[in-house]
Amino acid sequence: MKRIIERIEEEAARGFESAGFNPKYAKVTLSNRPDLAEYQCNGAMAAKKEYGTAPRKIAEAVAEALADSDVFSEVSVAGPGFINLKLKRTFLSQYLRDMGNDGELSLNMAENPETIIIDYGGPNVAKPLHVGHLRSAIIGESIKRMGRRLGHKVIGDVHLGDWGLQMGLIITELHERRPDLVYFDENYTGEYPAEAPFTISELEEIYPAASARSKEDEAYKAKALQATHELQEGCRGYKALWQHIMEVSVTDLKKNYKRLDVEFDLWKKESDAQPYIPDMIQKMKDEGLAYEDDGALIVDVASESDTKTVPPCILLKSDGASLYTTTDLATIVERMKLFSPDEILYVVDKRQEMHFIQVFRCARKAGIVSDDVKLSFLGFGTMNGKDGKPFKTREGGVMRLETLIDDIDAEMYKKIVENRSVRDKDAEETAETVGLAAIKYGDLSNQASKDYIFDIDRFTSFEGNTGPYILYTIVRIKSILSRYREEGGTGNGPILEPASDGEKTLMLQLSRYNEAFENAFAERAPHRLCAYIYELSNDLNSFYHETKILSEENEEQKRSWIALLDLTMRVLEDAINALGFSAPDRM
RNA sequence: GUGCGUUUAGCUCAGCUGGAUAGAGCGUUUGGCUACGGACCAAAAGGUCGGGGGUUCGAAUCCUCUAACGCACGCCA
Repeated sequence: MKRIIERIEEEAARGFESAGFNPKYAKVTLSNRPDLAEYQCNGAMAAKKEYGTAPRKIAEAVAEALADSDVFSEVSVAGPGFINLKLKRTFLSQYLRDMGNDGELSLNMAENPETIIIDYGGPNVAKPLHVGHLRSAIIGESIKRMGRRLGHKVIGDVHLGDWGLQMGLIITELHERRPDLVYFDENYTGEYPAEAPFTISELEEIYPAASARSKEDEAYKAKALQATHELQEGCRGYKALWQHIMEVSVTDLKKNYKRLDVEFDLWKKESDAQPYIPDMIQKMKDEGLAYEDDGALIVDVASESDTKTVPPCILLKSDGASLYTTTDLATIVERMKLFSPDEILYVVDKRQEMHFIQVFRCARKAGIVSDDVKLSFLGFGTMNGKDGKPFKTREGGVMRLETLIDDIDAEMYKKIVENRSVRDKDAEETAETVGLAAIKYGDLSNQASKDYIFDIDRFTSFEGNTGPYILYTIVRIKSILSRYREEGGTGNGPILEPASDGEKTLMLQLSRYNEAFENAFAERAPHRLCAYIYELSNDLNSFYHETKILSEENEEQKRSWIALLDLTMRVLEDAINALGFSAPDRM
C-alpha cells in the first residue's frame, strides 16, 4: 500500500505543477509544529534559487492551487514560506480503512525479494554465552524477522567458533589434567568412547583457565598453538575430542537461544569452511594476490584512497595454520556456493570492523563475491553496567547470559505477583514473556552502534519507554476487545472520521506504519521501529483515556472505535513480533 | 602516533539525512481514582546541543580547528 506521505507528496506536487513550479520541490515532511498542521512542505524556500521569486509568493501560489484538494482540508503559508498541510478527515479515515483491509497491514512486500544471510550469534563453543552475545542475538534476530516480514528470504546463521585457538587451548588443558585419556594416545587405533569425558560446566571452567594460563606461560601457549594446528590437520584423537566438545556445547547453546526466542536456520561453524580453504588459497596464489611475507601468506588489501593504513589479510600464519580471516573468507566461498545470496550481513561487535573491512576487500579482490553481492557489517556497541563500564557480575566476573535472564525473570515475577491480576500458575510464564520483552526492547530501542547502559531496574519498569509498557498497551486493548465480545459485540465497523484530536493523532500515527517499518529495515535500525511503537502506544493510551468506548451509545461510532483499537493492536503485535518478542493475554 | 566513534536536560536516550519554539522517559513538583485495566493520563520546572570558527535565507545536523572519553591498528577471535 502506498505510504501516506507519498500520497501527500503527490498531491503537493500537483499543486507545485499547476502553479507553474517544478514538482520536485514538493518534498513533504512531518510537521515540526503539530499545533499548526500535520505535514509541511519547505520546497518554496528551496525553489527560490531557481525562480528568483520570494518563497512566500511561491508558497502562496501553491496553496491556492491546492485549495480544491481532496487530500488537504487546509493549506496555509507561514513564516518565510513554510507550507502547512492539514489532512482531510475523510482522506485519513479512508486510508485507515484500506489499511485495515490490507492483509499486510499496509506494509509493502519486496518487489524483488533478496536472499540475505545474517551472521549473528558467533558464540565460541565451550564458552558459556555471556552478555556480550546478547546484543548480536537480539539485533540479528530482529533484522532477520523484519526482512522476512517484508518478503525477503533471510537466512540466519549462528556461525559457531569451533576451529580457532580456543580449541587448542581446551585440548591442551585437558591433556595436562588427564594425560591418560585415550584421545592423547598416538598409538590408539580403536573406536573412541561415545560419551564425552566432561560436562558442560567442566568445559566452561576449562576454557577460561586455559586462556588465562596461556597468557603467562609461553611454552603452554606454544603447545596450544600446536594442538590447534594438529586439530586442523586432522589428528584423530583431537578430532574426536572436538566432536565431544561440539555436542556438549551445541546442546547447551540451543537451550539458551531458545530462551531468547532466537532461532537460527543454520548451525554452521568455522570448521565447515575448512574444505574450501586449500582451493581458495591456491587460486589466490595463482592469481598473484597472495604472497609470502615474514613466513606468513598475506594479501594486500590497502587502497590508495585510504585515509588510514589497512593492514594486509593474513591467510596462513608462518606455522601454516589458518586464522579467523581465512575461515571467514572460506565461509563466504561456502555461502556463495550453497545459497548465492544477494547480501551477507554480519551483526558483530563494532570493534571487529577493521577485520571485516579486510575480509570484504579480500573477498572482492579474489573474486569470491561479485560486485553485485553486498557485504555489510552492522557493528554494535558494548553493553555497559550502570557505572558505564562493561557489564560484570557483582564479583567482577563475566555475567552469564543465563544468570542475567534469571535475574530479569525473577524481578518481573515479583512485580507481576504484586499486581496479582494474573493467576499464580500463569505468573511464571508471563514473567518470562514480559522479561524477554524488557531485555530485548531495552537493547533494541537504542541505536545499535552505540554503547548502552543495561539497567535492570529501568528495563523492567512498566513505565516510560520500556518493553513492558508496550505490552501493557497491547494487553489493555485485548482486554477491552474481549469485554466487547462478552457484551455481545461482533465485528468491526468501518473506521469513521476522527471525532477528537486525540483520535486523529492516533490515526495519523497508524497511517505511518509502513513508512516506519520499511525505513527501519532499510536502515537496519530496529530502534526506529521501537520509537514508532512507543509513540503509537502513547497515542493509543491518550485516546483511550479520553474516550469511553464500550459505553458509547452510537453503535456505528462504537464499532468504528473497536475497529481502530483492533487495528492498533494488530500493528503493535506485528511490530513486536518483528522485533522478536510477544505479548501475553494478561499481565 | 594514525584512524574511527562518542559528547544533546540532574540521569538514560531520540532527533526521520539543513527548517519554525531542540523532543521523550526516569527523577522532581502538581492535578486526575464512580478503574471499558491508575502498570494509566494531564501539566510544570529543567538546555549557550563539549568548545571556537566557517558555509547560507536557516545548522544539534554540512566543513574546519580543538578538548575529553572510548575503540581499533600483521601472524588472537
